[in-house]
Amino acid sequence: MKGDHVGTLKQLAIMGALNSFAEITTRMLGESLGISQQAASKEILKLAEKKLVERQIGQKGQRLTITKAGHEMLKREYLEYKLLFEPTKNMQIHGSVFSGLGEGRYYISQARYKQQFAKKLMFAPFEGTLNIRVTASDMPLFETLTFSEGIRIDGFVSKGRTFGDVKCFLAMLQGIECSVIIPVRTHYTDVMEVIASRHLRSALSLKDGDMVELDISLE
Amino acid sequence: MKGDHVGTLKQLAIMGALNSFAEITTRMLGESLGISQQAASKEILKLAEKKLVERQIGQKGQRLTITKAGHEMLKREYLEYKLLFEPTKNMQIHGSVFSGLGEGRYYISQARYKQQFAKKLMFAPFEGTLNIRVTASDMPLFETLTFSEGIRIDGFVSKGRTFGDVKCFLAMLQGIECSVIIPVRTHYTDVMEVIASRHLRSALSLKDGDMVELDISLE
DNA sequence: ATTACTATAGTGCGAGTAA
DNA sequence: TTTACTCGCACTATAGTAA
Repeated sequence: MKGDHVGTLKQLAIMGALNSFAEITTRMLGESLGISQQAASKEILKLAEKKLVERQIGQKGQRLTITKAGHEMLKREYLEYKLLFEPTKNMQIHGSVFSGLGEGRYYISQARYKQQFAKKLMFAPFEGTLNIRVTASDMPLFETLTFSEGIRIDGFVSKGRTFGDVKCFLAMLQGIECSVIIPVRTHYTDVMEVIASRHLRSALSLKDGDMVELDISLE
Repeated sequence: MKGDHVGTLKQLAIMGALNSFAEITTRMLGESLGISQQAASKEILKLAEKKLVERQIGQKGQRLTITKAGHEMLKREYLEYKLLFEPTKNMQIHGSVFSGLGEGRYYISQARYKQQFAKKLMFAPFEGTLNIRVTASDMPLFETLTFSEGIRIDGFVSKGRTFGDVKCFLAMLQGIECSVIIPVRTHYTDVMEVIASRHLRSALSLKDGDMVELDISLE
């Protein structure tokens, strides 16, 4: 409400500024939004200031494109609507196994996390995570997890280091009960981290590059 | 831009007012939107005045639900986003054949329409339309046609009667080239009208109640 | 044509507060 | 606790206009 702007940004996207530069005059934009040319001009200036759009100004007009930040804002908006109108209880996400750097193991081996996993997930996880790189076509689905509640695991501070809140989604991987872990304050990623009571990689004889399907429950 | 309100409406939907009454205080709403309790109160009053939400006021709080008009506004918003982020070239829509009242035939037999059909669709339509009632599960897909460009057929006035702009989408029905016709200023409907160079009903031996799949191109 | 400045009119927000 | 009023201030839109 405070600063709307998302409506303007959406209109610019509709006018073709989502994936490339589009020639959009302040008059056109104003008409589309039902505001004056002057107000549209200011809207664009504000969006540019917030680095949501990038401008190329010519003699007779300007070319606009939506930045990565702007794209993410619109995507976020879209996913919120999607969750409203197309709620799902389960989703299947595909991806390929790969080897991480072991940060996952470090995180989940923290006592404060482990206690909560055991209590809230009904299984004590093996100390290690299975990294899955989500298939591009399943990214929209994966991203909706960002807006779903999940099972909340509280963060904490230990030895001066902050461990943030994370959320879990119960899932099944080739018949084994497991859980997807997602930081609450997440950045864009195509990496899905999975924990289970067993070492998934050896239990399922998985090796790097293997494709897997995860059946995720949103409760 | 003029009156935002869609952002507030979306928030109310997220808070559970989409499909039933939800207990939402002005304070809660204000916090969610990052505005004051007072401003939230005014937002709700405005939405109620515009008949986008319905209120039930109690002693200590209120119950809110989003009206049909509000629901449609949000749906519209959602479909616009969907078109941005999940563009499609083709869609399959299912439905059942039924007999209309012959209004379709009356409309498309107008000379001014016929001329344009012949020129822009590359086939001169048979004077009659095949009515298809879209399956409920395909309605979301069908509704996105509302926001797609299509092939524009200009409206006109004839004998004091107004024939509005319509748009066409090329399609295939059981191997026969045809076209879906949609009025540009459309109201909510689950009826799809199809024209072709032949009488589809007899060419395909269709009778009322038959299920058909239409493959529609959005260019 | 454009974009965008200035000045003015209008709208909206929030603090205080009543019911 | 609620909702929602008034009022003052700030922000925002538009008209006019410059570049």
